[in-house]
Amino acid sequence: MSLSIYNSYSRKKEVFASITPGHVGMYVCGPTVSGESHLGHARPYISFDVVYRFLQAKNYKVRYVRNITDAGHFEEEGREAEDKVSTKAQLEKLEPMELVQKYTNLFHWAMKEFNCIEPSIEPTATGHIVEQIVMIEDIIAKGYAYVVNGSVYFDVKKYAAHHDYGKLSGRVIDELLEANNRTQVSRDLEGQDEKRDAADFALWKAAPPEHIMRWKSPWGEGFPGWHIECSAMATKYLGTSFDIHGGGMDLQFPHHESEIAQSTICNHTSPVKYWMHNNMITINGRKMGKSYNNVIKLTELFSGTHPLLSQPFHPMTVRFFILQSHYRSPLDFSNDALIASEKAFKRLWEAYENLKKLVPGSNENASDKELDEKVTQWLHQFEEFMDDDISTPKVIANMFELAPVINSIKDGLIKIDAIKVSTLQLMKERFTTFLENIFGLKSIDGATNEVLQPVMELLLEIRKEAKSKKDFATSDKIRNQLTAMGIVIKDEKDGNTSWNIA
RNA sequence: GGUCCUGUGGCCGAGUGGCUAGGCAGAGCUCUGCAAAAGCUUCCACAGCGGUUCGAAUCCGCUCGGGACCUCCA
Repeated sequence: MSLSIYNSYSRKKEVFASITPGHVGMYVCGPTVSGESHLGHARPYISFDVVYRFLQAKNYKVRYVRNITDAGHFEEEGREAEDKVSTKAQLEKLEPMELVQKYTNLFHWAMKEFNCIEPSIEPTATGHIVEQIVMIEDIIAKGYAYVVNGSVYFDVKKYAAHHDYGKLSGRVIDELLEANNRTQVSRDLEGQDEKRDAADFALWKAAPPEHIMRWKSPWGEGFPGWHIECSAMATKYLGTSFDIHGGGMDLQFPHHESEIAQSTICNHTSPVKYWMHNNMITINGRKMGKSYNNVIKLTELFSGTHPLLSQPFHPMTVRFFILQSHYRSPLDFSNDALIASEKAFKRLWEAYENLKKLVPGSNENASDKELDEKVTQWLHQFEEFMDDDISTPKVIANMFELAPVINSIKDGLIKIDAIKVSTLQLMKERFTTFLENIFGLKSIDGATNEVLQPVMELLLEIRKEAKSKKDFATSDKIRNQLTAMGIVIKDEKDGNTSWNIA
């Protein structure tokens, strides 16, 4: 009954024990709001939403911090970063905060669509410039950073002499330092020649005149480096050492490695007890990412307006699709895979709806002991599987084992008293807890329309009358026309007819 | 080039050395006025070659293939 999670830092599954009993501090790297979120972004936020929900289900009080990266080098997609001294009127100029607002709103919208619970705190980088500057000053004071031309760099070589820089990402420090000597350094990153060593990373960057986001600092006008915000905000809200830090695998290096270095110098302690990293979503076997130019934006996914998509996909379908694989495995996207997930999810959800309507029998003794035991075992495994490094696909597999049992009871193929009353109750409770509360899934169809409901009842009543008079022309007309409108009706075994919006 | 991960049936995906993953698709059957749905049954696997073992998809080695990171990146 105890949770084990795979710790990227030790590369082992470890039994989870929170630093403060009963409480968990969790930090997850949030989005950079300089562009629209795509399918790849959905994975960490859904995966860690499930972790968050599961920890809460295990009665932990969780403080979940997920940042918004809204500082840095900004330009609008398809539009060059504009010169601040351009002659354009104020309102025509690119206003960074306007962009940030737009994409933050879009991100929040997507998270809501995915039914992700909002984090406890969602700090922004721009709102914590002061904290970052203070932290950088501290690192300088401790001798692990140096200032060059208004920029500040972290001294990796000095740090690595006494700490294991590279451990998290499995990097060999000597090679990183040697990268210095590589001739094919084609990175024309500004300031590269200012560094003492190529492995050093920026804590603060001096802003060139055309840079539109800039703040005053002890070193001149500039903006924070790429890694300091997470260290500063995590420390502020979760303390110098906290339980879980999550994010995509692609952030392990250099981002998380650098976070460890910064925080370790400032706080004299390693910041994170358990590092959790989700794997990538691939498309045709390749990571979905801006640089590969193969992204499917969430807006395109939900609306079906991408060349690779044959139809729109409901956010719950996408969420289910992601939960069907383990968070540490790569997940290959395709239109067909999503269609399969959609069908699977609909079938599972319908079984769940059927389950909720089952009326318990009166027998406390199971007439089919073997079945009762199997059902009980499948149900108990829900938690066991989740305890084993959040194995959502295994839980889902068990749910699919149970679906035929539920449907058979509903259709009378299995008698209700084949299983104990208590087993049925457990089944209802477990399904609601895991499907709704922990997996965060909800119904996909919008058949709860209050106006439509009585209209449908009327239509189905007319059809029923026609059928009873063997007037199949009328009954089929109703069914076919409704199907054409996207409403599917099914004649149930008990003589009733159910319907839903496809 | 360096570090690491990975290769499961038509597709997607679990797999802790021995016992059914699961889903989608396919085939057959049951139910049904006909459908749909549901239920039952069924076909199709472990990249290749060696090795360890009583026994390997699972451990080791090699070969081939794929990917991630080394640069902003979930």
